[in-house]
Amino acid sequence: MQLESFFPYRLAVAAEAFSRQLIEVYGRTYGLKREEWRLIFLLARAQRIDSLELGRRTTLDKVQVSRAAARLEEKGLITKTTPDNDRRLRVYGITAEGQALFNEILPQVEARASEILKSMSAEDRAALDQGLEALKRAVEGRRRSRGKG
Amino acid sequence: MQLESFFPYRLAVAAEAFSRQLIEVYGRTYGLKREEWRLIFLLARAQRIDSLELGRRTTLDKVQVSRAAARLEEKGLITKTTPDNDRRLRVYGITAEGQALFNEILPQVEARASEILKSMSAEDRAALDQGLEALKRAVEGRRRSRGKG
DNA sequence: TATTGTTATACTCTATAACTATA
DNA sequence: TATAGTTATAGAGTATAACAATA
Repeated sequence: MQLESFFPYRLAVAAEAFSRQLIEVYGRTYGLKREEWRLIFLLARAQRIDSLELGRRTTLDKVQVSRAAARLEEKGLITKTTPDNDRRLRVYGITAEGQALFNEILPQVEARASEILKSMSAEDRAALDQGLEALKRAVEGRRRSRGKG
Repeated sequence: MQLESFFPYRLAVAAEAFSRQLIEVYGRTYGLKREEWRLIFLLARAQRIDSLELGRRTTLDKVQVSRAAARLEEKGLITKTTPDNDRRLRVYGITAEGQALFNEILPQVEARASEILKSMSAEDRAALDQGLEALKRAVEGRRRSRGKG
């Protein structure tokens, strides 16, 4: 077996290369880290999300959520409040500024992603989508033993 | 658009989760880092590879190759010599110990990978393979502007 | 006592530059 | 002057534990 043909290796290399293309857009151009981008991404649609839901809807643990949110709040892109019904939690919202930034960035990120995906045939894109969805389920199945903190 | 349905996000999450499964095998059990594993993987087949070829056949830059090789040599898993025809280069070889370790690890890594892939239908696996190959070409195409050091 | 968020710490990884040896 | 490997340094990312607040 060749390393280059070893499936997990190919997957990791392609995913990392793809990721870099996008980080270059929202990171180099707008100074956002990957975790911050993910939070903004979720908040831009939902408007308000509590801390538990944020953890569930990303692969971020509570430490990462806490830190990314702190940075975003500092930048004035999101708001953070403590709900009265359970004061251990936090409820995050997006500011007008945050929403505006997201509206500006998203098309650029999508454009960069499209640039790559469009250079594939429609058939290959469909295959990738189908395969990836199946892989997601397969990996999730194998993951049940581990916790996430 | 939902973050969870955003293709690059799904790709990154699945690839990372898959990677972790394998690192757990060669890392937690045998104390190898990802770069070390890649070098061993290549050397186990080729027996001898020079430093330039190692860089070309992985995504590792010269710093990563140099450090991973230094650690592997320290562990007695590979050898390092300086060829007389160009003394700027290095030629790496694998020791009997390194080969034995690889022979022991590879089936376990493959087993773990299979465990995940086998839980997918043959059709989904084929789709994933096809899609990933196409994505690799697409990402490589977009990458020509950047250098790798 | 358990859960949640925050802070602290150490460890790994990555990127970059400086340095040495060789061509 | 250019190329290659090594070493050094800083920055980003990740993992873990300790801590404080709340349930």
